[in-house]
Amino acid sequence: MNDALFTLLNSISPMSAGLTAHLSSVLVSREIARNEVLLKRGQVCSHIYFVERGMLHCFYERNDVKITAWFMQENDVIISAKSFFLQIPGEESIVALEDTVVHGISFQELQDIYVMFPEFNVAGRVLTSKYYMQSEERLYYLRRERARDRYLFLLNTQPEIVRRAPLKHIASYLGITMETLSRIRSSM
Amino acid sequence: MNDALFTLLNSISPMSAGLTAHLSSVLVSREIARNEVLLKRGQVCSHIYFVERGMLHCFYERNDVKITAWFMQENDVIISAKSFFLQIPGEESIVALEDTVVHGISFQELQDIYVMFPEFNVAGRVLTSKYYMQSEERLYYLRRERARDRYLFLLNTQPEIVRRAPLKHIASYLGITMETLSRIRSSM
DNA sequence: CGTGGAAATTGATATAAATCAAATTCGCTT
DNA sequence: AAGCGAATTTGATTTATATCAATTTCCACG
Repeated sequence: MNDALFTLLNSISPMSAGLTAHLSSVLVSREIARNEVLLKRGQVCSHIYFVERGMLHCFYERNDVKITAWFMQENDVIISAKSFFLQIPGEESIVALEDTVVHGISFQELQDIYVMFPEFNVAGRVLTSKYYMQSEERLYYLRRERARDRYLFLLNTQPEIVRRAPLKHIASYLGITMETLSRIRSSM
Repeated sequence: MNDALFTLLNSISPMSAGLTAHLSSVLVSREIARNEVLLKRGQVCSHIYFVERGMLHCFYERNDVKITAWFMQENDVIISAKSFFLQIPGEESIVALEDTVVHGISFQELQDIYVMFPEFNVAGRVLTSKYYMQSEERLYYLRRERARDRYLFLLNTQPEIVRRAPLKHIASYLGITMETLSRIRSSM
């Protein structure tokens, strides 16, 4: 039932039977209904989750406007980065955009695994670098491109997001207003 | 002479004598004069460097305009992320903005260290997460703030950059034109 | 030192996108 | 299936910032 997660982890660095068994024993599955909150602003992001099915977004607020920081879907590993790594309260909230199933472990359990199974640091390092690269890529086009080109880039690189997420969240993710995105769409 | 680097690494995860000795033996120091190129667009970022002294910036081009992706200075570990992690040619160049001294090792040497000294994966993981958080933070204010507020944020969080880097590079880093940044400055 | 080219400033104008304001469509819930 | 609130679209206007165009200032180098 956690096949996808174990497939992912084994593809990064094959896991010993002991590590596999231990990880299985501490993983907790959780169903999150559409619009349900997984992490609320002001809380510490205490868990790291693997998305089995569904989609979520992470956002923060300016004035009363929600700005989406990312969308994550099947096969993604999700955290509110700063809050999780530093175990401090964060500005970000995480909410499911569809009915979602995740498997998670706590920060402390993860640290324990890093100590008990040092080879697991490889997976931690590789997955962190994956999301780091994604983050840099987003910066790249936010600084560089016009609204229309940012949308086209998203359409090319992550068509799933465009298909599944509401327009207003896509707009804030691209750093533009929903009116502008609506006009971009109708002009295509 | 590599004190700062070893201090940093030991603060993340104390290093064994064997690891310390091995790392010392493979580290290569390099002086880079102001305006000298450390990595050129189209090349594979083959090395990871620790900055002992000086400052560099990483940039890419659109049309003929250079866009700064980051500034790095003393105590930073630098790579062109995607090019280094995937060992593929990248769009980014890295150039010294001051006379600079770095200590570096190759991608392959780093992989060897991860295998020979698994505990070094901890340092890799922690440093990657550090720069990942920085990248997310940059995204945060690029999406959310106006030109003036982005500049103020930079001034608050990384005053060294503002003091040491040329205005035109700071402007592109903030995703604005140098004329706009110049006007923001004169209005303060 | 003095000078030539790069960097920064300043001004005038253009424009992409934001904002404000309805109107319309969509999609739940009963 | 109807109705209601949320999401999206459309329109009019404003605004922040880009762009184009000269100066002026700053340094690096002879």
